[in-house]
Amino acid sequence: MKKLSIVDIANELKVSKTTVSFILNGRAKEKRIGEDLVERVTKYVEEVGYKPNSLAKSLRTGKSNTIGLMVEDISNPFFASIARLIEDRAYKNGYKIIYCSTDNDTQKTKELINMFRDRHVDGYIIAPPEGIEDDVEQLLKDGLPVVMFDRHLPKVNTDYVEIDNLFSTYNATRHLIQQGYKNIAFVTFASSQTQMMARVQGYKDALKESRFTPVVKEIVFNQDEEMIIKPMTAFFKKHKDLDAVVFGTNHVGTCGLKIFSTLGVKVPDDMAVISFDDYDVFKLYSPPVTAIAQPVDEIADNVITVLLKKLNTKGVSTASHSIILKTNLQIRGSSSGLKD
Amino acid sequence: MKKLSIVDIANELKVSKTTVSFILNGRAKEKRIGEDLVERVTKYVEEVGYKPNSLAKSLRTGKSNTIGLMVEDISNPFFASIARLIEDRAYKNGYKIIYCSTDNDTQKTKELINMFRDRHVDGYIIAPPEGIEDDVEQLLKDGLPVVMFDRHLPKVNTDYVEIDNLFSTYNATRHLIQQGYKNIAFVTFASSQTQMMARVQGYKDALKESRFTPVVKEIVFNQDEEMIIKPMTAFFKKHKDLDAVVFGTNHVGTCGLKIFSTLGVKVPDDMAVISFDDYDVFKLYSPPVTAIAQPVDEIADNVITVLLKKLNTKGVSTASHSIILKTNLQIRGSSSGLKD
DNA sequence: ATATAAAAATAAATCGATTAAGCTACTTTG
DNA sequence: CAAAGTAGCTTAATCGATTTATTTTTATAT
Repeated sequence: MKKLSIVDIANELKVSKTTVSFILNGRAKEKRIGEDLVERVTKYVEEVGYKPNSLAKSLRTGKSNTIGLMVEDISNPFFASIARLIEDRAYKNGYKIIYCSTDNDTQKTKELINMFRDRHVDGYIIAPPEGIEDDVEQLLKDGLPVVMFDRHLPKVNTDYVEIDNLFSTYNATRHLIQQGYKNIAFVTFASSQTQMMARVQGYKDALKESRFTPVVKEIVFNQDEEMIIKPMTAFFKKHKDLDAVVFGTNHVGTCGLKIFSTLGVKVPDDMAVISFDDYDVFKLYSPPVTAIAQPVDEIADNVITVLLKKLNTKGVSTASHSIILKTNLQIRGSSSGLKD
Repeated sequence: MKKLSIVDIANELKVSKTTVSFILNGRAKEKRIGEDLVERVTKYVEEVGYKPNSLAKSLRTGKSNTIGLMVEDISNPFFASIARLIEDRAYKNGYKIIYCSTDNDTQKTKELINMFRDRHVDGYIIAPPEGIEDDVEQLLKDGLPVVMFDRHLPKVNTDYVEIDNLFSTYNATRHLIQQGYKNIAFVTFASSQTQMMARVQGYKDALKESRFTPVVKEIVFNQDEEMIIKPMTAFFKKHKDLDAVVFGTNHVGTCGLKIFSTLGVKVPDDMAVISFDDYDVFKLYSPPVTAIAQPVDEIADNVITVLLKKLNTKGVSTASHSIILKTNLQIRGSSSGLKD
């Protein structure tokens, strides 16, 4: 018993496939097809469990009911959570997700965009690396909806959902200063993406306000964690005077904790720590680590809402919107209890 | 400038699209097409950056160059890592991944399988919930390659990649016993999937061997973590005599640590802990928590290798293979240094 | 009774590829 | 020199849907 096609249905019912197609696409009324026929076709289709071949459908209509999701790295808890939430809402709205990890690699991302185009995805959700401005511009020019998140491309006028990065680190750093810390470093991955620039700036602003000198260490990202640990270890060994550090991402923060553990640096007694992105590692550390929690649900929610809206108002180019969400500084004391 | 089709190429070069197609598919020699023409076409295609429409291609050939990946929950670090590794190797081999989270929900999984079929994915990678035996059977009957991992369906004869679950918990439990612990519980999510049954059994075997009585607590899974914490807290409050616990998954282990933190139970002084699945939370806990590390890379590697092999030997039904990998008990002492 | 409009259904083109089968012109061969 | 072979392309069918244009049937008005 091979797969049924619309022709099989039409033949079996002695009607034309056109009729079947109209009925199946809810255009029966519009095309004034007799109620009894509609009934008969609907029933039979239900009975034999016929499903239209979506490839053929996509080929003809140009719509694939698929959304392309490009994150930095799907194995990063932050992106994994967002992907999960987006996935759920996409499926509920009849869309499937094709995802991929860009690794912040411009060339790879360009190829992936081409791959997505090739597969005729209806919409794009991208946490963009730099250097893909032209490609995104082209997508927009071709009328394809694009929503960015976590960061955006300043030169490209498109919708994006972000958090208030600058205020987040500013606020976190001020928190440390108010607690009496005086030698506060900012450690993060080397990146000139918008979110990271803002995070560094927020830190610097806070220090400037109190007339401290900023100490920023940028680590070059590497798949191999050893290559992150090494330079960071060297940095901390060199700057013995530090009494606090703000980490720019969960990953770099986690590496930092590993290093402190190895070096026997006590957190927060020897070194106060605040990391961007909150997750179990920080919550369970003892004592738990203060973290800048991103509103993951809200981010995912906004991203998919904006995209779905664009998908449904095809052609009508609504002015692009940028949504900036607030983060939540999860202050965790030196008590061993979980505050969260 | 809209997208070029093969007809555009053919017209422009004044050849038939058949010729272009043959050349593009590397069948020029076979179809004895003149070298100069091949040259001319290749060059022009390169020049204008023509890419065949993959939907049309898939419709005609029946191949979509897509692999469907169904995990329990993409936001779980274990599955996220595996997904990431599989993704990488799939892309390298010209395959794209469509993924989804099953939530171990039978009905949802059935629908997702249908969705995948509908999209003509070439191969399936599934961490299967129970109850989808018939659906998988049908896939196999229709000649579609399926590889399972993390667990398998005993009634279905298909390839799968797993770890030695029984020995893993047996070994971990014995380790605790040898350390002198006498009241060891096993806490996990309620599940009758193969991997979980084996994990429980391994624990029981070890206890039986030493004539201890097993204490197994099965928590009903819930999206809302509160609903996991609550019954588990009740369990630990009730069993004050426990001095050690083996957790069946990373998620349940993490919840356990949160509870101990709340209750002020010191790990491992008041309660020794070993959890299945290793990740940063366990490594960074102080003192770090002993964990049963799954060979994530190997699992992903084997899964994709087996699947690619099946995809390349289409039709030739090779006997199905089961691959059982070894886990690694990461023993972490009470020293504060990272052993890992 | 006939022209006209409305209702109901269909034929055929199309989306963009692949591929079996066929055609033409030239070269071999007996 | 005619028959057979082969090199080099092309024609047309096909995959499975959607959709435009068209036809057939029935109802209504004149």
